[in-house]
Amino acid sequence: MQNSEAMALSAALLAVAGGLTQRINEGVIARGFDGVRPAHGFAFTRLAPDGATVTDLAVHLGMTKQAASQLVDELVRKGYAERRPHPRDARARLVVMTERGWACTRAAEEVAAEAVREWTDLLGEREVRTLAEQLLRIAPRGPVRPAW
Amino acid sequence: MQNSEAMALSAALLAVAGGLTQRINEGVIARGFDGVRPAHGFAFTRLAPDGATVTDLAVHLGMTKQAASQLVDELVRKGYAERRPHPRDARARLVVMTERGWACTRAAEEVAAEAVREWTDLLGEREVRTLAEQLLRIAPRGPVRPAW
DNA sequence: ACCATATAGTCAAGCAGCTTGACCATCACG
DNA sequence: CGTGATGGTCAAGCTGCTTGACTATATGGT
Repeated sequence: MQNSEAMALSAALLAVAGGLTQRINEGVIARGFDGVRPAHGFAFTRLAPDGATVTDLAVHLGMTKQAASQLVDELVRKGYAERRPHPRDARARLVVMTERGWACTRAAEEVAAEAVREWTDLLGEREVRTLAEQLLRIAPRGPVRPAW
Repeated sequence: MQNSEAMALSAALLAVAGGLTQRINEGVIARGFDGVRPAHGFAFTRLAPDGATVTDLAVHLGMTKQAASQLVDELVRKGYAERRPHPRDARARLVVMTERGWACTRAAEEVAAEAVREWTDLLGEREVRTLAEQLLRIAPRGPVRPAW
């Protein structure tokens, strides 16, 4: 395969990913969850289902724990999460989602499902399913810097 | 298709895209092009092959023209691009890539091709080709905010 | 030919989100 | 039980973006 084909694939991949990110973010905001950024969604995926510490979040999001702590401040201030004492470590705090946080993630799921449905219209359900399988197989393991 | 499947697909897509972005950036830096950011790569794709104005770049990158102008300042300072007078509009300036800029894009192509080759090892060439075709078909048209 | 408006670009100031550095409280282990 | 490691926060600074204001040139109606 030629370099130019690799670039076309890469460009398409990044365009689809960027468009999806943008669309989910806008859709969630349109459903009344204002002030959310894509990074919050990535945080939610780590917070669910059992909560996480600030350090966990920092690793997951590929940022310093100070930045993660500031992000949690923001989530708490906006009512999406809260800090609870950690059951087994008095130094740590367990960050958990509030009901509003859960509602926000459900909204994000709905918007994502809507986008995927359009892809199904274009490609067919079978193709979308294989697309998902292939992406899962080539997805890097471990914490990936979300980069948005 | 259920919402959870849509989220799995979305997460995989974003993980692959984030990993690819990170990898290309690191690979390009490792080849001696220091100080480049992913946004520069997106700028390069618009600059090639005939150059572009600052306003073109701003639309392409989904940012204000002031930000695009600052980005061009940076590219010029680092030797990747230069400003030339626009042939048909005395207000505008044509931003074109230098030889170093071209070398940098070739390096990015090599790194991307390397990543795609690994996907081919995992999925097979035929599957990667259909993956590319499917992504091209669902890629949003027009300027997409790169989001990194 | 002229003027009104639109467009290309820059300068300047401000801000959001991240970083680095320093620090305290608590844990884990010799 | 003390010593280094770990979880978290505070404070300051930086980078890349934004908004606002401005100049120079182009465009189009009269």
